[in-house]
Amino acid sequence: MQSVSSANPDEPAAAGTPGQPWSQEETMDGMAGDPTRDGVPERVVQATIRLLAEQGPSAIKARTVASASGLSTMVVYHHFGGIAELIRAVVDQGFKELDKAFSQVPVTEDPLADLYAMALTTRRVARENPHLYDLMFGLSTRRATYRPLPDSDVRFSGRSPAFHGAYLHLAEACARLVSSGRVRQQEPEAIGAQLWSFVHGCITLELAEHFVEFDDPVAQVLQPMGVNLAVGLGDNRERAQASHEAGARLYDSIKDGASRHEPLAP
Amino acid sequence: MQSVSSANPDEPAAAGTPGQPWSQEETMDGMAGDPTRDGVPERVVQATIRLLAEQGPSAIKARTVASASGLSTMVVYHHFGGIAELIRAVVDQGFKELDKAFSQVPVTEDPLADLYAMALTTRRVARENPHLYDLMFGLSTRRATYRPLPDSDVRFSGRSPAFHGAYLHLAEACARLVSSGRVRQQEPEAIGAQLWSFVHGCITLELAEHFVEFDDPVAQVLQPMGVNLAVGLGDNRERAQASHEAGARLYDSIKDGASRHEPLAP
DNA sequence: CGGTGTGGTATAACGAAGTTACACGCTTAC
DNA sequence: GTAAGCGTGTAACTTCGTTATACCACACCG
Repeated sequence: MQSVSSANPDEPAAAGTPGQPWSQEETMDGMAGDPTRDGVPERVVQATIRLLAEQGPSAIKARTVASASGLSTMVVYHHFGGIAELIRAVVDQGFKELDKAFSQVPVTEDPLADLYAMALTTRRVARENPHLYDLMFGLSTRRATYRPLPDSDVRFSGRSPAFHGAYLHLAEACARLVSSGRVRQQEPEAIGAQLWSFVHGCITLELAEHFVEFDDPVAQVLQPMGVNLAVGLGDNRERAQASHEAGARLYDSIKDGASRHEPLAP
Repeated sequence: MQSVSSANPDEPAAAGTPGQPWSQEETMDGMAGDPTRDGVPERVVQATIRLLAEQGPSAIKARTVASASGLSTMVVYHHFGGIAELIRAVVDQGFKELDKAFSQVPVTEDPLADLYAMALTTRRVARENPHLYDLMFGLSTRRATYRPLPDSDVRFSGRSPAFHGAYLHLAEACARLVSSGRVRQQEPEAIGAQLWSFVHGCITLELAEHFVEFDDPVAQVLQPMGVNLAVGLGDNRERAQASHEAGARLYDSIKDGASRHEPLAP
Protein backbone atom coordinates (compact mmCIF):
# COMPACT_ATOMS: atom_id res chain seq x y z
CA MET A 1 0.00 0.00 0.00
CA GLN A 2 2.42 2.65 1.09
CA SER A 3 5.17 1.71 -1.29
CA VAL A 4 7.42 4.15 -3.04
CA SER A 5 6.22 7.36 -4.45
CA SER A 6 5.91 7.77 -8.18
CA ALA A 7 6.37 5.62 -11.25
CA ASN A 8 8.68 3.00 -9.85
CA PRO A 9 7.19 -0.45 -10.28
CA ASP A 10 10.48 -2.29 -9.75
CA GLU A 11 12.40 -3.38 -6.67
CA PRO A 12 9.90 -5.80 -5.14
CA ALA A 13 12.20 -8.81 -4.92
CA ALA A 14 15.20 -6.80 -3.76
CA ALA A 15 16.28 -9.08 -0.92
CA GLY A 16 16.91 -12.32 -2.69
CA THR A 17 20.66 -12.74 -2.40
CA PRO A 18 21.77 -14.32 0.87
CA GLY A 19 24.79 -13.66 3.02
CA GLN A 20 24.60 -9.90 3.30
CA PRO A 21 26.80 -8.48 6.02
CA TRP A 22 24.26 -5.88 7.07
CA SER A 23 22.23 -7.94 9.49
CA GLN A 24 22.18 -5.28 12.22
CA GLU A 25 25.75 -5.67 13.40
CA GLU A 26 25.84 -8.32 16.09
CA THR A 27 29.45 -7.58 16.90
CA MET A 28 28.43 -4.48 18.77
CA ASP A 29 27.71 -6.04 22.14
CA GLY A 30 31.19 -7.35 22.77
CA MET A 31 33.46 -4.57 21.54
CA ALA A 32 35.77 -5.16 24.48
CA GLY A 33 38.82 -5.40 22.27
CA ASP A 34 40.33 -3.06 19.76
CA PRO A 35 38.21 0.03 19.28
CA THR A 36 39.62 0.81 15.85
CA ARG A 37 39.69 -2.67 14.41
CA ASP A 38 36.60 -3.48 12.39
CA GLY A 39 34.51 -1.01 14.29
CA VAL A 40 33.42 0.45 10.99
CA PRO A 41 29.64 0.09 11.39
CA GLU A 42 29.87 1.44 14.92
CA ARG A 43 31.95 4.37 13.74
CA VAL A 44 29.41 5.12 11.04
CA VAL A 45 26.57 5.01 13.53
CA GLN A 46 28.43 7.28 15.92
CA ALA A 47 29.25 9.69 13.12
CA THR A 48 25.59 9.75 12.14
CA ILE A 49 24.53 10.42 15.71
CA ARG A 50 27.00 13.26 15.88
CA LEU A 51 25.72 14.74 12.63
CA LEU A 52 22.20 14.42 13.97
CA ALA A 53 23.11 16.25 17.15
CA GLU A 54 25.08 18.99 15.48
CA GLN A 55 23.18 19.67 12.27
CA GLY A 56 19.84 17.90 12.49
CA PRO A 57 18.25 15.13 10.46
CA SER A 58 18.66 16.82 7.11
CA ALA A 59 22.43 16.51 7.49
CA ILE A 60 22.19 12.73 7.28
CA LYS A 61 23.22 12.04 3.71
CA ALA A 62 25.18 9.12 2.40
CA ARG A 63 27.97 11.50 1.44
CA THR A 64 28.08 13.43 4.71
CA VAL A 65 27.96 10.30 6.82
CA ALA A 66 30.67 8.73 4.69
CA SER A 67 33.00 11.69 4.84
CA ALA A 68 32.35 12.13 8.57
CA SER A 69 33.44 8.52 8.94
CA GLY A 70 36.46 9.06 6.73
CA LEU A 71 35.19 6.54 4.21
CA SER A 72 33.20 6.44 1.01
CA THR A 73 29.47 6.20 0.59
CA MET A 74 29.81 2.49 0.09
CA VAL A 75 29.99 1.89 3.84
CA VAL A 76 26.37 2.90 4.16
CA TYR A 77 25.24 0.38 1.58
CA HIS A 78 27.69 -2.38 2.36
CA HIS A 79 27.15 -2.45 6.12
CA PHE A 80 23.55 -1.34 6.39
CA GLY A 81 21.87 -1.57 3.02
CA GLY A 82 20.88 2.06 2.72
CA ILE A 83 20.13 5.25 4.56
CA ALA A 84 16.88 3.94 6.01
CA GLU A 85 18.60 0.95 7.59
CA LEU A 86 21.38 3.15 8.89
CA ILE A 87 18.80 5.28 10.63
CA ARG A 88 17.28 2.14 12.07
CA ALA A 89 20.69 1.26 13.50
CA VAL A 90 21.03 4.78 14.85
CA VAL A 91 17.67 4.52 16.59
CA ASP A 92 18.72 1.21 18.01
CA GLN A 93 21.89 2.75 19.37
CA GLY A 94 19.78 5.50 20.90
CA PHE A 95 17.77 2.92 22.81
CA LYS A 96 20.97 1.21 23.90
CA GLU A 97 22.17 4.48 25.36
CA LEU A 98 18.85 5.03 27.06
CA ASP A 99 19.11 1.51 28.44
CA LYS A 100 22.59 2.23 29.71
CA ALA A 101 21.43 5.47 31.30
CA PHE A 102 18.58 3.63 33.03
CA SER A 103 21.06 1.05 34.29
CA GLN A 104 22.86 3.78 36.17
CA VAL A 105 19.75 4.70 38.12
CA PRO A 106 20.09 2.70 41.32
CA VAL A 107 17.34 0.50 42.65
CA THR A 108 16.36 1.92 46.01
CA GLU A 109 13.64 1.01 48.47
CA ASP A 110 11.51 3.84 47.02
CA PRO A 111 10.28 2.75 43.57
CA LEU A 112 8.53 6.05 42.93
CA ALA A 113 11.78 7.93 43.47
CA ASP A 114 13.50 5.52 41.10
CA LEU A 115 10.81 6.10 38.50
CA TYR A 116 11.11 9.85 38.75
CA ALA A 117 14.88 9.61 38.45
CA MET A 118 14.31 7.59 35.29
CA ALA A 119 11.97 10.27 34.00
CA LEU A 120 14.61 12.94 34.56
CA THR A 121 17.16 10.67 32.94
CA THR A 122 14.98 10.25 29.88
CA ARG A 123 14.64 14.01 29.66
CA ARG A 124 18.39 14.44 29.88
CA VAL A 125 19.00 11.88 27.14
CA ALA A 126 16.37 13.52 24.97
CA ARG A 127 17.87 16.96 25.43
CA GLU A 128 21.36 15.73 24.72
CA ASN A 129 20.26 14.82 21.21
CA PRO A 130 16.72 15.99 20.50
CA HIS A 131 16.73 14.88 16.92
CA LEU A 132 17.79 11.39 17.92
CA TYR A 133 15.00 11.24 20.48
CA ASP A 134 12.61 12.39 17.80
CA LEU A 135 13.73 9.60 15.52
CA MET A 136 13.45 7.06 18.35
CA PHE A 137 9.82 7.82 19.05
CA GLY A 138 8.52 9.68 16.05
CA LEU A 139 6.27 8.06 13.56
CA SER A 140 8.60 9.35 10.95
CA THR A 141 11.22 7.04 12.31
CA ARG A 142 10.12 4.42 9.89
CA ARG A 143 10.43 6.66 6.93
CA ALA A 144 13.27 8.82 5.57
CA THR A 145 12.84 7.55 2.05
CA TYR A 146 10.36 5.04 3.35
CA ARG A 147 10.66 1.46 2.32
CA PRO A 148 8.27 -1.33 3.36
CA LEU A 149 11.26 -3.06 4.98
CA PRO A 150 10.96 -6.30 3.05
CA ASP A 151 12.41 -9.04 5.20
CA SER A 152 12.41 -10.20 8.79
CA ASP A 153 10.65 -7.24 10.32
CA VAL A 154 7.09 -8.34 10.70
CA ARG A 155 7.29 -8.70 14.45
CA PHE A 156 9.33 -5.51 14.67
CA SER A 157 6.49 -3.08 15.10
CA GLY A 158 8.36 -0.05 16.33
CA ARG A 159 10.29 -1.92 18.98
CA SER A 160 13.75 -3.39 18.88
CA PRO A 161 15.63 -5.61 21.32
CA ALA A 162 17.48 -2.52 22.48
CA PHE A 163 14.17 -0.83 23.13
CA HIS A 164 13.02 -3.69 25.29
CA GLY A 165 16.19 -3.45 27.33
CA ALA A 166 15.33 0.11 28.23
CA TYR A 167 11.67 -0.63 28.75
CA LEU A 168 12.42 -3.41 31.21
CA HIS A 169 13.82 -0.92 33.70
CA LEU A 170 10.55 0.95 33.64
CA ALA A 171 8.40 -2.16 33.85
CA GLU A 172 10.40 -3.56 36.72
CA ALA A 173 10.16 -0.35 38.72
CA CYS A 174 6.41 -0.26 38.13
CA ALA A 175 6.12 -3.80 39.42
CA ARG A 176 8.01 -2.79 42.53
CA LEU A 177 5.72 0.18 42.96
CA VAL A 178 2.66 -2.03 42.91
CA SER A 179 4.13 -4.66 45.19
CA SER A 180 5.18 -1.97 47.64
CA GLY A 181 1.52 -1.40 48.37
CA ARG A 182 1.81 2.35 47.99
CA VAL A 183 -0.68 2.41 45.12
CA ARG A 184 -3.86 0.50 44.45
CA GLN A 185 -3.46 -3.03 43.19
CA GLN A 186 -3.46 -2.90 39.39
CA GLU A 187 -1.56 -4.12 36.39
CA PRO A 188 2.01 -2.80 36.39
CA GLU A 189 1.86 -2.57 32.61
CA ALA A 190 -0.99 -0.08 32.83
CA ILE A 191 0.99 2.03 35.28
CA GLY A 192 4.02 1.84 33.05
CA ALA A 193 2.03 3.03 30.07
CA GLN A 194 0.63 5.95 32.01
CA LEU A 195 3.99 7.04 33.40
CA TRP A 196 5.65 6.62 30.06
CA SER A 197 2.91 8.59 28.32
CA PHE A 198 3.15 11.63 30.51
CA VAL A 199 6.93 11.70 30.62
CA HIS A 200 7.19 11.24 26.88
CA GLY A 201 4.50 13.82 26.24
CA CYS A 202 6.19 16.34 28.49
CA ILE A 203 9.55 15.82 26.89
CA THR A 204 8.18 15.96 23.37
CA LEU A 205 6.26 19.16 23.96
CA GLU A 206 9.20 20.76 25.71
CA LEU A 207 11.51 19.84 22.85
CA ALA A 208 9.01 21.25 20.38
CA GLU A 209 9.17 24.48 22.36
CA HIS A 210 5.58 24.39 23.44
CA PHE A 211 6.56 25.02 27.06
CA VAL A 212 8.50 28.23 26.52
CA GLU A 213 6.08 30.02 28.81
CA PHE A 214 7.37 27.94 31.71
CA ASP A 215 10.63 29.02 33.28
CA ASP A 216 11.27 25.53 34.62
CA PRO A 217 9.23 22.85 32.87
CA VAL A 218 10.47 20.22 35.31
CA ALA A 219 9.39 22.08 38.42
CA GLN A 220 6.23 23.47 36.86
CA VAL A 221 4.97 20.53 34.81
CA LEU A 222 6.89 17.28 35.03
CA GLN A 223 7.23 16.93 38.77
CA PRO A 224 3.73 18.17 39.74
CA MET A 225 2.28 15.87 37.14
CA GLY A 226 4.24 12.93 38.49
CA VAL A 227 2.96 13.66 41.96
CA ASN A 228 -0.60 14.09 40.72
CA LEU A 229 -0.49 10.83 38.83
CA ALA A 230 0.97 8.99 41.81
CA VAL A 231 -1.85 10.35 43.97
CA GLY A 232 -4.35 9.26 41.36
CA LEU A 233 -2.79 5.82 41.37
CA GLY A 234 -3.45 5.64 45.09
CA ASP A 235 -0.41 7.09 46.77
CA ASN A 236 -0.47 9.59 49.58
CA ARG A 237 0.27 13.10 48.36
CA GLU A 238 2.91 14.00 50.91
CA ARG A 239 4.72 10.73 50.43
CA ALA A 240 4.54 11.07 46.64
CA GLN A 241 5.97 14.56 46.91
CA ALA A 242 8.78 13.32 49.11
CA SER A 243 9.53 10.50 46.70
CA HIS A 244 9.81 12.93 43.81
CA GLU A 245 12.20 15.08 45.76
CA ALA A 246 14.19 11.98 46.60
CA GLY A 247 14.12 11.01 42.93
CA ALA A 248 15.46 14.41 41.96
CA ARG A 249 18.33 14.00 44.42
CA LEU A 250 18.94 10.50 43.11
CA TYR A 251 19.11 11.89 39.61
CA ASP A 252 21.47 14.66 40.62
CA SER A 253 23.80 12.15 42.17
CA ILE A 254 24.23 10.10 39.01
CA LYS A 255 23.60 12.42 36.11
CA ASP A 256 27.28 12.74 35.18
CA GLY A 257 28.12 9.10 34.80
CA ALA A 258 26.28 8.60 31.55
CA SER A 259 27.25 8.56 27.94
CA ARG A 260 28.24 11.58 26.00
CA HIS A 261 28.88 12.11 22.31
CA GLU A 262 32.08 14.05 22.28
CA PRO A 263 32.74 15.58 18.85
CA LEU A 264 35.91 13.92 17.65
CA ALA A 265 38.27 15.96 15.54
CA PRO A 266 37.87 15.39 11.82
CA MET B 1 25.73 26.87 12.35
CA GLN B 2 23.17 24.41 11.14
CA SER B 3 23.19 25.61 7.60
CA VAL B 4 23.16 23.35 4.61
CA SER B 5 25.23 20.26 4.47
CA SER B 6 28.12 20.23 2.05
CA ALA B 7 29.89 22.73 -0.15
CA ASN B 8 27.15 25.26 -0.80
CA PRO B 9 28.25 28.72 0.25
CA ASP B 10 25.59 30.54 -1.74
CA GLU B 11 21.92 31.32 -1.13
CA PRO B 12 22.23 33.67 1.86
CA ALA B 13 20.50 36.66 0.32
CA ALA B 14 17.74 34.65 -1.35
CA ALA B 15 14.80 36.69 0.01
CA GLY B 16 15.56 40.08 -1.41
CA THR B 17 12.92 40.52 -4.09
CA PRO B 18 9.69 41.94 -2.74
CA GLY B 19 6.11 41.22 -3.64
CA GLN B 20 6.14 37.45 -3.51
CA PRO B 21 2.68 35.90 -3.54
CA TRP B 22 3.64 33.19 -1.08
CA SER B 23 2.91 35.05 2.15
CA GLN B 24 1.00 32.17 3.78
CA GLU B 25 -2.17 32.53 1.73
CA GLU B 26 -4.46 34.94 3.53
CA THR B 27 -7.33 34.19 1.19
CA MET B 28 -7.90 30.90 2.97
CA ASP B 29 -10.12 32.14 5.74
CA GLY B 30 -12.91 33.48 3.57
CA MET B 31 -13.22 30.89 0.79
CA ALA B 32 -16.99 31.31 0.82
CA GLY B 33 -17.22 31.77 -2.92
CA ASP B 34 -16.07 29.69 -5.83
CA PRO B 35 -14.22 26.59 -4.67
CA THR B 36 -12.40 26.13 -7.97
CA ARG B 37 -11.50 29.70 -8.70
CA ASP B 38 -8.03 30.57 -7.47
CA GLY B 39 -8.07 27.89 -4.83
CA VAL B 40 -4.75 26.68 -6.11
CA PRO B 41 -2.72 26.96 -2.89
CA GLU B 42 -5.53 25.30 -0.95
CA ARG B 43 -5.72 22.52 -3.51
CA VAL B 44 -1.99 21.97 -3.25
CA VAL B 45 -2.15 21.82 0.53
CA GLN B 46 -5.03 19.36 0.41
CA ALA B 47 -3.22 17.22 -2.13
CA THR B 48 -0.17 17.18 0.10
CA ILE B 49 -2.25 16.18 3.11
CA ARG B 50 -3.76 13.38 1.07
CA LEU B 51 -0.34 12.18 -0.04
CA LEU B 52 0.79 12.31 3.56
CA ALA B 53 -2.14 10.21 4.70
CA GLU B 54 -1.90 7.65 1.93
CA GLN B 55 1.82 7.26 1.40
CA GLY B 56 3.63 8.94 4.25
CA PRO B 57 6.03 11.85 4.43
CA SER B 58 8.49 10.45 1.93
CA ALA B 59 5.83 10.82 -0.76
CA ILE B 60 5.94 14.59 -0.43
CA LYS B 61 8.04 15.63 -3.40
CA ALA B 62 7.66 18.69 -5.54
CA ARG B 63 6.80 16.44 -8.47
CA THR B 64 4.29 14.22 -6.67
CA VAL B 65 2.54 17.16 -5.07
CA ALA B 66 2.39 18.94 -8.39
CA SER B 67 0.99 16.01 -10.32
CA ALA B 68 -1.48 15.24 -7.54
CA SER B 69 -2.67 18.81 -7.94
CA GLY B 70 -2.78 18.50 -11.70
CA LEU B 71 -0.16 21.20 -12.11
CA SER B 72 3.56 21.56 -12.52
CA THR B 73 6.22 21.79 -9.85
CA MET B 74 6.19 25.54 -10.17
CA VAL B 75 3.10 25.80 -7.97
CA VAL B 76 5.16 24.76 -4.99
CA TYR B 77 7.69 27.50 -5.56
CA HIS B 78 5.38 30.17 -6.84
CA HIS B 79 2.79 29.91 -4.07
CA PHE B 80 4.89 28.75 -1.15
CA GLY B 81 8.54 29.27 -1.90
CA GLY B 82 9.67 25.67 -1.52
CA ILE B 83 8.89 22.31 -0.03
CA ALA B 84 9.73 23.41 3.50
CA GLU B 85 7.24 26.26 3.35
CA LEU B 86 4.62 24.00 1.84
CA ILE B 87 5.01 21.67 4.79
CA ARG B 88 4.64 24.63 7.10
CA ALA B 89 1.36 25.45 5.40
CA VAL B 90 0.28 21.82 5.71
CA VAL B 91 1.03 21.83 9.43
CA ASP B 92 -0.92 25.05 9.74
CA GLN B 93 -3.86 23.47 8.00
CA GLY B 94 -3.59 20.53 10.39
CA PHE B 95 -3.95 22.88 13.33
CA LYS B 96 -6.88 24.58 11.65
CA GLU B 97 -8.61 21.22 11.37
CA LEU B 98 -7.84 20.44 14.98
CA ASP B 99 -9.24 23.82 15.92
CA LYS B 100 -12.37 23.10 13.93
CA ALA B 101 -12.74 19.70 15.56
CA PHE B 102 -12.39 21.29 19.01
CA SER B 103 -15.03 23.83 18.07
CA GLN B 104 -17.49 21.01 17.60
CA VAL B 105 -17.01 19.80 21.16
CA PRO B 106 -19.83 21.53 23.05
CA VAL B 107 -19.23 23.49 26.21
CA THR B 108 -21.17 21.75 28.95
CA GLU B 109 -21.43 22.31 32.65
CA ASP B 110 -18.85 19.55 33.18
CA PRO B 111 -15.45 20.88 32.09
CA LEU B 112 -13.72 17.60 32.79
CA ALA B 113 -16.08 15.83 30.43
CA ASP B 114 -15.41 18.48 27.82
CA LEU B 115 -11.67 18.04 28.27
CA TYR B 116 -11.88 14.30 27.89
CA ALA B 117 -14.01 14.71 24.76
CA MET B 118 -11.28 16.98 23.43
CA ALA B 119 -8.70 14.33 24.23
CA LEU B 120 -10.66 11.74 22.29
CA THR B 121 -11.09 14.24 19.47
CA THR B 122 -7.37 14.84 19.33
CA ARG B 123 -6.80 11.10 19.16
CA ARG B 124 -9.29 10.79 16.32
CA VAL B 125 -7.65 13.59 14.35
CA ALA B 126 -4.23 12.06 14.94
CA ARG B 127 -5.37 8.65 13.78
CA GLU B 128 -7.04 10.05 10.69
CA ASN B 129 -3.64 11.25 9.48
CA PRO B 130 -0.85 10.03 11.72
CA HIS B 131 1.90 11.45 9.59
CA LEU B 132 0.29 14.87 9.65
CA TYR B 133 0.01 14.70 13.42
CA ASP B 134 3.65 13.73 13.54
CA LEU B 135 4.58 16.75 11.49
CA MET B 136 2.43 19.00 13.65
CA PHE B 137 4.17 18.06 16.87
CA GLY B 138 7.41 16.42 15.90
CA LEU B 139 10.68 18.12 16.26
CA SER B 140 11.31 17.17 12.70
CA THR B 141 8.54 19.51 11.69
CA ARG B 142 11.05 22.23 11.24
CA ARG B 143 13.22 20.18 8.99
CA ALA B 144 12.56 18.23 5.78
CA THR B 145 15.52 19.69 4.01
CA TYR B 146 16.04 21.95 6.97
CA ARG B 147 16.60 25.61 6.41
CA PRO B 148 17.21 28.20 9.13
CA LEU B 149 14.07 29.97 7.87
CA PRO B 150 15.78 33.27 7.11
CA ASP B 151 13.17 35.93 7.56
CA SER B 152 10.32 36.80 9.87
CA ASP B 153 10.25 33.65 11.95
CA VAL B 154 12.04 34.59 15.12
CA ARG B 155 8.92 34.75 17.22
CA PHE B 156 7.52 31.66 15.52
CA SER B 157 8.93 29.09 17.91
CA GLY B 158 6.92 26.05 16.94
CA ARG B 159 3.54 27.74 17.21
CA SER B 160 1.38 29.34 14.58
CA PRO B 161 -1.80 31.40 14.82
CA ALA B 162 -3.73 28.30 13.82
CA PHE B 163 -2.11 26.44 16.67
CA HIS B 164 -3.20 29.05 19.16
CA GLY B 165 -6.74 28.75 17.94
CA ALA B 166 -6.76 25.10 18.87
CA TYR B 167 -4.90 25.65 22.11
CA LEU B 168 -7.42 28.22 23.30
CA HIS B 169 -10.11 25.57 23.52
CA LEU B 170 -7.93 23.59 25.89
CA ALA B 171 -6.91 26.58 27.96
CA GLU B 172 -10.45 27.80 28.30
CA ALA B 173 -11.72 24.41 29.46
CA CYS B 174 -8.90 24.23 32.02
CA ALA B 175 -9.89 27.62 33.35
CA ARG B 176 -13.46 26.41 33.70
CA LEU B 177 -12.24 23.32 35.50
CA VAL B 178 -10.39 25.41 38.06
CA SER B 179 -13.19 27.88 38.55
CA SER B 180 -15.65 25.03 39.00
CA GLY B 181 -13.92 24.25 42.26
CA ARG B 182 -13.65 20.56 41.49
CA VAL B 183 -9.86 20.66 41.67
CA ARG B 184 -7.44 22.48 43.91
CA GLN B 185 -6.84 26.11 43.13
CA GLN B 186 -3.87 26.34 40.76
CA GLU B 187 -2.75 27.90 37.53
CA PRO B 188 -4.92 26.73 34.62
CA GLU B 189 -1.85 26.82 32.38
CA ALA B 190 -0.16 24.21 34.54
CA ILE B 191 -3.21 21.97 34.32
CA GLY B 192 -3.36 22.47 30.60
CA ALA B 193 0.26 21.48 30.20
CA GLN B 194 -0.28 18.35 32.24
CA LEU B 195 -3.39 17.28 30.38
CA TRP B 196 -1.84 18.06 27.06
CA SER B 197 1.31 16.14 27.95
CA PHE B 198 -0.42 12.93 28.86
CA VAL B 199 -2.84 13.00 25.96
CA HIS B 200 -0.11 13.82 23.49
CA GLY B 201 2.18 11.18 24.97
CA CYS B 202 -0.52 8.54 24.83
CA ILE B 203 -1.40 9.34 21.25
CA THR B 204 2.21 9.46 20.14
CA LEU B 205 3.08 6.15 21.74
CA GLU B 206 -0.05 4.52 20.39
CA LEU B 207 0.70 5.78 16.88
CA ALA B 208 4.25 4.48 17.19
CA GLU B 209 2.72 1.09 18.02
CA HIS B 210 4.12 0.95 21.50
CA PHE B 211 0.72 0.04 22.93
CA VAL B 212 0.06 -3.02 20.80
CA GLU B 213 -0.15 -5.12 23.95
CA PHE B 214 -3.31 -3.25 24.90
CA ASP B 215 -6.52 -4.33 23.22
CA ASP B 216 -8.10 -0.95 23.83
CA PRO B 217 -5.59 1.80 24.60
CA VAL B 218 -8.36 4.24 25.36
CA ALA B 219 -10.04 2.09 27.97
CA GLN B 220 -6.82 0.71 29.35
CA VAL B 221 -4.55 3.75 29.32
CA LEU B 222 -6.04 7.05 28.24
CA GLN B 223 -9.19 7.07 30.32
CA PRO B 224 -7.71 5.63 33.53
CA MET B 225 -4.87 8.08 33.25
CA GLY B 226 -7.27 10.96 32.82
CA VAL B 227 -9.16 9.89 35.90
CA ASN B 228 -5.95 9.43 37.88
CA LEU B 229 -4.69 12.82 36.91
CA ALA B 230 -7.99 14.46 37.77
CA VAL B 231 -7.88 12.81 41.18
CA GLY B 232 -4.32 14.02 41.62
CA LEU B 233 -5.46 17.50 40.72
CA GLY B 234 -7.96 17.33 43.55
CA ASP B 235 -11.11 15.86 42.08
CA ASN B 236 -13.17 13.11 43.64
CA ARG B 237 -12.52 9.74 42.02
CA GLU B 238 -16.11 8.73 41.45
CA ARG B 239 -17.01 12.10 40.02
CA ALA B 240 -13.93 12.11 37.79
CA GLN B 241 -14.85 8.67 36.54
CA ALA B 242 -18.40 9.82 35.80
CA SER B 243 -17.08 12.88 33.95
CA HIS B 244 -14.91 10.73 31.77
CA GLU B 245 -17.82 8.50 30.90
CA ALA B 246 -19.85 11.60 30.12
CA GLY B 247 -16.99 12.90 28.00
CA ALA B 248 -16.91 9.64 26.07
CA ARG B 249 -20.63 9.95 25.37
CA LEU B 250 -20.16 13.57 24.39
CA TYR B 251 -17.47 12.50 21.97
CA ASP B 252 -19.59 9.74 20.51
CA SER B 253 -22.37 12.21 19.86
CA ILE B 254 -20.24 14.52 17.74
CA LYS B 255 -17.49 12.43 16.23
CA ASP B 256 -19.01 12.33 12.76
CA GLY B 257 -19.34 16.03 12.16
CA ALA B 258 -15.69 16.69 11.58
CA SER B 259 -13.52 17.01 8.55
CA ARG B 260 -12.41 14.15 6.42
CA HIS B 261 -9.88 13.90 3.62
CA GLU B 262 -11.68 11.97 0.95
CA PRO B 263 -9.32 10.72 -1.77
CA LEU B 264 -10.37 12.46 -4.92
CA ALA B 265 -10.00 10.60 -8.19
CA PRO B 266 -6.85 11.49 -10.12
C1' DC C 1 -10.28 47.82 -30.56
C1' DG C 2 -5.29 46.83 -30.41
C1' DG C 3 -1.13 47.20 -27.42
C1' DT C 4 1.09 46.41 -23.21
C1' DG C 5 2.05 44.43 -18.94
C1' DT C 6 1.56 41.44 -15.18
C1' DG C 7 0.77 37.16 -12.99
C1' DG C 8 0.35 32.21 -13.25
C1' DT C 9 1.87 28.13 -15.51
C1' DA C 10 4.67 24.73 -18.22
C1' DT C 11 9.03 23.13 -19.98
C1' DA C 12 13.49 22.21 -19.47
C1' DA C 13 17.70 22.37 -17.41
C1' DC C 14 21.10 22.49 -13.27
C1' DG C 15 22.84 20.64 -9.11
C1' DA C 16 22.55 17.89 -5.07
C1' DA C 17 21.89 13.41 -3.14
C1' DG C 18 20.54 8.21 -3.00
C1' DT C 19 21.97 4.29 -5.11
C1' DT C 20 24.48 0.92 -7.93
C1' DA C 21 28.12 -1.27 -10.99
C1' DC C 22 32.45 -2.38 -11.11
C1' DA C 23 37.28 -2.67 -10.26
C1' DC C 24 41.06 -2.77 -6.98
C1' DG C 25 43.41 -4.37 -2.82
C1' DC C 26 43.85 -6.71 1.32
C1' DT C 27 43.24 -10.68 4.16
C1' DT C 28 42.70 -15.52 4.77
C1' DA C 29 42.47 -20.39 3.79
C1' DC C 30 44.29 -24.11 1.38
C1' DG D 1 51.89 -19.24 -3.56
C1' DT D 2 47.46 -18.84 -5.13
C1' DA D 3 42.65 -18.18 -5.19
C1' DA D 4 38.51 -16.70 -3.02
C1' DG D 5 36.01 -13.29 -0.68
C1' DC D 6 35.20 -9.27 1.81
C1' DG D 7 35.75 -4.31 2.18
C1' DT D 8 36.55 -0.12 -0.15
C1' DG D 9 36.92 3.62 -3.67
C1' DT D 10 35.53 5.58 -8.13
C1' DA D 11 32.38 6.74 -11.18
C1' DA D 12 28.27 6.45 -13.10
C1' DC D 13 22.89 6.44 -13.03
C1' DT D 14 18.60 8.09 -11.12
C1' DT D 15 15.68 10.89 -8.42
C1' DC D 16 14.45 15.17 -6.69
C1' DG D 17 14.74 20.20 -5.18
C1' DT D 18 15.25 24.24 -7.45
C1' DT D 19 15.68 27.81 -10.99
C1' DA D 20 15.63 30.09 -15.64
C1' DT D 21 12.97 31.02 -19.29
C1' DA D 22 9.16 31.08 -22.37
C1' DC D 23 4.24 31.02 -23.02
C1' DC D 24 -0.48 32.23 -22.24
C1' DA D 25 -4.48 34.69 -20.43
C1' DC D 26 -6.36 38.40 -18.57
C1' DA D 27 -6.59 43.29 -17.10
C1' DC D 28 -5.61 47.82 -17.96
C1' DC D 29 -4.63 51.71 -20.97
C1' DG D 30 -4.34 54.24 -25.25
